[in-house]
Amino acid sequence: MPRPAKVTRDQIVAAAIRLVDRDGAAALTMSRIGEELGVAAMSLYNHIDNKEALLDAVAETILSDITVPSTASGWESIVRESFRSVRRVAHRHPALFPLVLDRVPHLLGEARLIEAFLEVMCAAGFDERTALGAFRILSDFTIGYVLAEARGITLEPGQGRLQAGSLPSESFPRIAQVLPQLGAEDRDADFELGLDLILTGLRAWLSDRTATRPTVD
Amino acid sequence: MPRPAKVTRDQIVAAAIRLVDRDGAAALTMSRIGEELGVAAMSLYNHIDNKEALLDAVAETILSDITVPSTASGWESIVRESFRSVRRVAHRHPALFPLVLDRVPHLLGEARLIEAFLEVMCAAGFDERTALGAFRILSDFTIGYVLAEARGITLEPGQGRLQAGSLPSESFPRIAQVLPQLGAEDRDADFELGLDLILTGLRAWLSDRTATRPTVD
DNA sequence: ACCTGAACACCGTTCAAGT
DNA sequence: ACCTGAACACCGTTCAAGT
Repeated sequence: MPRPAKVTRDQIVAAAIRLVDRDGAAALTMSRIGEELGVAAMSLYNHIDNKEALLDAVAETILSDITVPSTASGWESIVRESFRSVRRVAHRHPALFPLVLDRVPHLLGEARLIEAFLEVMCAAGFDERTALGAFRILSDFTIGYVLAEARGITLEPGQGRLQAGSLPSESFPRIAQVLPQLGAEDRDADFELGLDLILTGLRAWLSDRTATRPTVD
Repeated sequence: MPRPAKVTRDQIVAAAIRLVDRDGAAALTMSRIGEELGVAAMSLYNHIDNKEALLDAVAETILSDITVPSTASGWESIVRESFRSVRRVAHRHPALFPLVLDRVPHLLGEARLIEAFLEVMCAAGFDERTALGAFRILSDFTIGYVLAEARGITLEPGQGRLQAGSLPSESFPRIAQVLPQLGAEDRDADFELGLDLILTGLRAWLSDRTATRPTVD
């Protein structure tokens, strides 16, 4: 005789995200999720295979929050906005994002993002191989940057993660000189600067190639 | 009455590294380390505070393998070689590197690397603030890249991490087109291209500034 | 069809007892 | 000064028994 389900798969995924956002990555436990939903831990296995599969589902959900703007305003701003979107999503789920990244390589959502990126870049005149290289560089830069932010940066306004006493300014004169200058805006500025450097390089690559081999066919 | 120690702190750190290199990150367990050294798990607590402290020690050891070349050949090749060294170390310990990264922000070794980088860049004519921005961009790019390699890249020569069947080429035409072109060398090439793009941008920044404000004092 | 108590093999860590 | 058996509070997961 069938029985009405007390929880659904979607509720489990949502509870997992809520839990990590609220209590940190260490709180992501089958029992804690159950507690969150008024159900015993073992009940979750009626709806998901195991914890790994749950993390995949969580990761797909987070990935789907990344937005690629509609193809209006040229490849550079589409690309720039896309990676800003990655960073925005990471900021929304700082504790969760590192867990998501572990799952990304085998997710379908990632393939969708790559396909969309290649589409934009090829339309702009890049060949597939170069476009993929550009994707790796831009996304790995973004991921590294965002991960550093999520983890807590070494040198930050104030004093950063290194304990105040542990950095004798006579052994670290340059660091002692930058530290007081740092403001919170600098994290945004450095990310944008990184995107700029890479995009400028790609722009140069493109104008070189369209100069030597002017738009055939 | 004193008793000769069966293990030392250094042996514990070495065993931990060996273990992860051989059996993967999941094998890093107090009991497995004890087993490796012929000692019960609890004995380790006579030499280290807890597992977190052990991971810090492991991370410091790995960090110290990163080499910054002697100041011979100009800032660009010093910088390039330094980040190549990071990647080399990561390749030597693929399973361990993600764990190390979690610890990096509060390690003294990281501060030493930053200080050395700032030194090189300031000698080349950068101000401290810009030099720190450059460090963030270069190191976060490198870390993101190397992490993607350690985790397994989505699109790789062969088929990559996505299961063969799961990528219908009619929904992913661009990906279907690049995949067969990819060779193993492309991972090196894309990393070097990323360094090139960033370094080219920094070079441009430097020549702009020395042009407008020619080497005073 | 879904829930759960009991059980299993594993964690990290503490502490008292040993040498 | 160092090692360890027993114990504790936690993991993820399975399975048989319940509705």
